[in-house]
Order: sequence, then C-alpha cells, then structure tokens
Amino acid sequence: MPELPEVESARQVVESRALGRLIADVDDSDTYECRPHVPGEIRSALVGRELATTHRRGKAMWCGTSDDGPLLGIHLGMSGRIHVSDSEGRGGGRAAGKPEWDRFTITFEDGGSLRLFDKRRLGRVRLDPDLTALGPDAAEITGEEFRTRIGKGNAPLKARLLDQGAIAGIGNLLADEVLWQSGLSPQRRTHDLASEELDDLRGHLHTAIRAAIQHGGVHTGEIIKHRRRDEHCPRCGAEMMRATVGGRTTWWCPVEQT
DNA sequence: AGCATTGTTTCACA
DNA sequence: TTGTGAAACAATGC
Repeated sequence: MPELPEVESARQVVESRALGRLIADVDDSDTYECRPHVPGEIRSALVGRELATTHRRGKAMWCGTSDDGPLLGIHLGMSGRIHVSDSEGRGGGRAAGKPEWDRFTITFEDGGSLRLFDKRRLGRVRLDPDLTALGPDAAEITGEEFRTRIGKGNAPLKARLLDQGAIAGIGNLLADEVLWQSGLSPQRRTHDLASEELDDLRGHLHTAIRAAIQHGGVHTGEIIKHRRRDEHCPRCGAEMMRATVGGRTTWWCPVEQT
C-alpha cells in the first residue's frame, strides 16, 4: 500500500502514540530489512532512549531520538505497515496479522510496542538514513519547483512523476490517479507540457494526496478500481488502456488523457 | 504453473 | 547526459 499518503498516516500514528515512551528492547534480527546493520546494532543505539520527533519526506519517514541519539529511518517498501500498541497491548493491528510478518519491533518499557509489519519484506530500517537523493516532498512542492523539475527533459510524464529524485512520494497508483484526474497521458513528453498543464497537474496531485490521506490510502482513488481488463473510464465510458510506462504497469483513458 | 504486485537499487545500453 | 529496460530483492495472491 505505501505511497506518500500511507506513509504520512503511519507517521501520524507514531507521532501521536509512540513518542516519549522508554525503549526497553529492540528486535532488529531481520537481516534483510535491517541490512547494512549487524544484528544488535540498531538495538544498542535505541535501548534506553525514546522516540522524540517524527519526520517524513516522500515515502521515507524517520524519527529523532532522545539524548542526541541517532535518527531511526523507516521505509515501508511495497507492503509495510506500522503497528503501535499501548501498555495493555491494545491497538496496533494485532488482529490483522501473522506475528512472523513483524520484521522489526521496538518494545517499550510500559509493555507496548512499535512494529514494522511487512508481508512482502521489502521495507527497510536504518540508522541515520541517507535522504540526499530525494527530491522535494510531493505534498509540499511549490509551483515553481514543480514546473522546473517535472517540465524538463524528454521522459514520459509518468516516468518523471515516479522519479523520487525529481519529486518524492508518488508511486504507481497515485501517478495513474493524478494523470487521470488531470486528463494527461502518461506517455506525454515532459518538455511538451505547458505551464498551465503543469500547474493543473500539481493541483490535482495535492488534491489526490489530501483525499487519499483522508480516505485511508491511494487505493481509494477514483480510477484505481478501473485499472483492470474490460474496465471503462468512469467519466466517458471508453475502455481503459494498459501499457508499461516508466517500468510500471499503467492504466489510462485513451480518450480523455492526451 | 505462471504471472502480477502500491518500492528501490543497480547495471547494461542507446 | 538522459533515459530505458531488465533484473534482483522477498513473498504472497490469483
């Protein structure tokens, strides 16, 4: 699920429910999700501290820790979710899942926990994560930045939207959604876009992000359920078209999106 | 059995 | 330089 809206929701959960709780133990033994680190390294850095602040840029989130501790970076990958439980063990999606899909766990001294629950196991946990390759956050980017970064070069528009170095936070579903909302073909060349089209696209992007956060994720977008064979554009009724653009399966309305 | 998947990284190549 | 496509990563679901 995780694109920018899901990550923002996860950040808000951490912000409201996990800060200020003393860390008693950490399970960082998943050598894939916690790789470059050796088992125990993240644990040593966190035990005795508290999560103090939360941050997000694009799909990357991270926490500051107390006593000048390291930053704790968390990436949800393709299927990661954050579960936070209270001292009674309540909340945190306990019912949702197989415990073996908890890939990283912080246990608080009060008995609750923060877990990275990740079925597909492509998430990541890092100390002091490197964020230098990320472009400006898709929810915060200014009109001028957007026009400059998106409207340059000869890439297909969708490929550019998915480029986390150009703009951070847009994934495959959100890209299809905002392109449909904007009436723009994913195959349009970026240098071919007029300023008005870029401004319009950015407007739809911000609207779609807000809506997705409010409604529970990018899968609630209007076009998402129509990304299937034999489905039709909910506005004009044309049959949806499918192709690979920017390396990802892409669905769009060939009549309205030009 | 085979293919697809909301993400990232790397690499060969044009 | 820019951009593309494929593969690898891991694991599940249809």
